[in-house]
Amino acid sequence: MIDDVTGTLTIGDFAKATHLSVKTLRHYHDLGLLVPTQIDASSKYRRYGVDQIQSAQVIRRLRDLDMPLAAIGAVLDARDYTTRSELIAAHLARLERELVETQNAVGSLRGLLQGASGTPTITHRSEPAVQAASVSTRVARAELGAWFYGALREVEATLDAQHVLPSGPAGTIVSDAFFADDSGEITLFVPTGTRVAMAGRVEPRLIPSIEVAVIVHAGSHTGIDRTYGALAAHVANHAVAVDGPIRERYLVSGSDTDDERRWRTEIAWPIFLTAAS
Amino acid sequence: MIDDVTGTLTIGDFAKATHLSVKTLRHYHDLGLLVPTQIDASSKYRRYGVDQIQSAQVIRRLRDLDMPLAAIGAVLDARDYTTRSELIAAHLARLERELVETQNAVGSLRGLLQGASGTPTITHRSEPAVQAASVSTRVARAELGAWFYGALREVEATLDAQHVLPSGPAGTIVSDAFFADDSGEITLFVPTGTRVAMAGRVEPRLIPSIEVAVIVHAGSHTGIDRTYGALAAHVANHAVAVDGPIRERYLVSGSDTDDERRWRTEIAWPIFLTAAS
DNA sequence: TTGCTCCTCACGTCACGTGAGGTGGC
DNA sequence: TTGCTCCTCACGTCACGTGAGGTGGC
Repeated sequence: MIDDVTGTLTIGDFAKATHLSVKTLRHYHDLGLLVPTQIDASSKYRRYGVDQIQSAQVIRRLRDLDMPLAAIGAVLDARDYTTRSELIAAHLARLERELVETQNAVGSLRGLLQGASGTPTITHRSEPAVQAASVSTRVARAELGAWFYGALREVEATLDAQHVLPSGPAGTIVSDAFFADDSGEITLFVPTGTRVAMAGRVEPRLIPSIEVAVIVHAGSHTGIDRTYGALAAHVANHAVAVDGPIRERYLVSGSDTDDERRWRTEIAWPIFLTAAS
Repeated sequence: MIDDVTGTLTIGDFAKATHLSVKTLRHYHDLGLLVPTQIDASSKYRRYGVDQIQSAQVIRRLRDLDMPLAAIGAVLDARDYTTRSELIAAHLARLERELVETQNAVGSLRGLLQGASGTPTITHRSEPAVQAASVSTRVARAELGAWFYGALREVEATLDAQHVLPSGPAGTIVSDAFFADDSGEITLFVPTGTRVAMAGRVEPRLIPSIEVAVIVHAGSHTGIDRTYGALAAHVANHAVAVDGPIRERYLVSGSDTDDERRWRTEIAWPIFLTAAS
């Protein structure tokens, strides 16, 4: 019942007013996200103020946009208008990125169902050792994109400052743990003729020689697992696999063009080179 | 390691080939979604066939599209091509509906943050009893839209068959339980001058008289909670609330126009009419 | 032989939903 | 007084992730 004197609502009426279920309201109370203005000492009955309807509506909107409750708490706690707007804008930007990925996934699914788009060429070769400027960290798959461009820019700035020119496209060395656990060490490197000096996260590193089976993936990284699959199948059937981390090399990437369809990524899987190959 | 004789991969290599984590692959095995072709009797080591890479990729794509694992299982188990395509198309249609709702939520959030769009007019009045054709069921909030149009079409078809004309716009009577639990009894009714005969789910029903505070909500139902909030606040401050279910009446709805901005929904909250009102 | 890879429990996470069993308010 | 509304646990759901503690394979 609505109490006409205090202007407060029972949890049931507040549920009607906000379209949040009673269970959900109790949950938000437990978390301290939306605390009723009044709680009866003996009966523990909750009473919500009319002025709390607005907060409840903001929570509902943000939940409709899949914002986590912790983030919503931050939005509500933010004193100033600017901080609030920034938090919400950041979330909307994230939603837009997810939308692009969803659209890519739909396209890629369509491709998968319509059958293979011709087996891409796989070659075997020996990679020589090379000096490089590198950044190496443990990275989770979810943060891979942000990490990659951050690290790449840092390496490029370091080379610039030391007046060193890259001697080839950037690449990464991806630990097995990254694939096994969706989180593991990744080394980003940019080949250089000479040995660079350390600066920030950037260190000089000799990328060791290795024998590999290589394939080139065309387009956005959303569909790159298909190319990995083709390479793995080839190695299982036509080569002697050996232990060692996968390498990628970014022949054409976001540094070169915003048109993802033009991207070219080389994937190298360690093998034991034989005469047959 | 990849076994060149049998063409099978260890779980670690299969993870590399498919970009699914080892934990995820074990989870899919537990559920029977993706069972390794071979399991060592003593060591329990899993071995995946090269031909399983494709299935894994389909699973990954569908998970990227947030399809539940049970639904993915149904897609994989479907023998014929047509059934598969239908299941996937149905999921894509659901994604599109969610996208529309997300866009609506963004717009509605923007409105909330920019402040109230003027308090809509709230009036008090007495509703007379009326004969109606009705459908009444327990409905969950998630299936409300589908249920509403299904029930409305059934009532309209019944009136058509009995040569009865509606005497006013359709409405619903929404139990308190629906708001409290996001699931409860809802009665859809179309007022008729005369008493109709029963047919299918449709039954005749006398909608009782009631005294209410009413407000009209303009636009899509995504933002209707804001209008509910305004009405609840008004009742708390300016009226004597009484127990009884909320009613909605669809003055302009999806039956009239596809342009959601033109929709008009009347919401009636039970009160005790006084001289002051 | 060493160090990695693999194994199986058991429990945690997130945002609630689902009862069970009991009490308060009109 | 009756029947609804409200209360608090405790556990379930979904799709995994996170250790712990132990074994197998090159």
